[in-house]
Amino acid sequence: MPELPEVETVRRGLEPAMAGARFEAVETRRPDLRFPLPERMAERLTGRRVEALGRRAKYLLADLDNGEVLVMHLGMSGSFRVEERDESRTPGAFTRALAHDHVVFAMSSGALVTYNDPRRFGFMALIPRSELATHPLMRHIGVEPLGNELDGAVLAQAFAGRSTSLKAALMDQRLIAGLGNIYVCEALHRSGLSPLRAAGTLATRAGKPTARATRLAEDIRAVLQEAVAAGGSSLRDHAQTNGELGYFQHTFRVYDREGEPCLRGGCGGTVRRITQNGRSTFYCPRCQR
DNA sequence: ACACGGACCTGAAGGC
DNA sequence: TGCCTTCAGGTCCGTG
Repeated sequence: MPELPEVETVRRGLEPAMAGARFEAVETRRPDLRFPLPERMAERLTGRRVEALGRRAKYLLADLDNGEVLVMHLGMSGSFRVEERDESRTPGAFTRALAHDHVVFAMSSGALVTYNDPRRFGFMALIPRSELATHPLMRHIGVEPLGNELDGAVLAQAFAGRSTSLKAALMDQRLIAGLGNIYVCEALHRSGLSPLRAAGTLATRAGKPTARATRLAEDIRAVLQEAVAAGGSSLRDHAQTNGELGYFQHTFRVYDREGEPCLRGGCGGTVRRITQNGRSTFYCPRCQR
């Protein structure tokens, strides 16, 4: 499920269940996801209080009252669901677990929070807060695209001197945090930029970011904000913690629309699918240059 | 620097 | 009905 809008949707769904609440019981139903779960994770979490639930790039960050952070990544197929606890459904006596339910948190808020991940590309880690910024997982993460930091100048700087494609540059988490295959395709279409164009062509000119870079920064922010407002995109999985589908997928202009007409007014082009860096790229060759 | 293939996993969908 | 291939929202690693 997870690009920035989906992860942010999950964060908002988990916040009332987890922020300010304690882990009363934790069940790990297998020892590993993509990586082994943290040593004695259940023990170490039990009794801890979540001070805040944050997000950085595609990582969920539960700040704990002992100075550690529970870092959670959803991989390709991870999801959380939040249910009301009842006596028959506490961890350790979880009689109605679904396939691929791997970790269960029983919170003092009365919520039962279950992590489900069929492909197990997700992972969890416990890291001291003081080491988070320099931890290998976080150290090289680029600018957050929501908020005010991302603008044409930042983009132009990030792209300077890069011969790699715009698609690859935008997918690179070291430059901009949280974009993935869908939203890169969508942002580039909004900006009328070819995913094949060299990133360096948007770099600073004469000390100022190009108009294209400024436009792209605005379109990235817009598409992400709209997607968050829609509760993310739901393709094969549920994005939201209450089981409801996000609906931004109905707004895709190019993603997964190979062979269909370009939705830019007056363009008349046809959406193409190509492969870049091993991933499908959808774009309109007519209006994206 | 960068492209590419492969790795990690499961499941859905399509072709035959 | 099956069996096979391909593809999927992510990231990491090795090899050119």
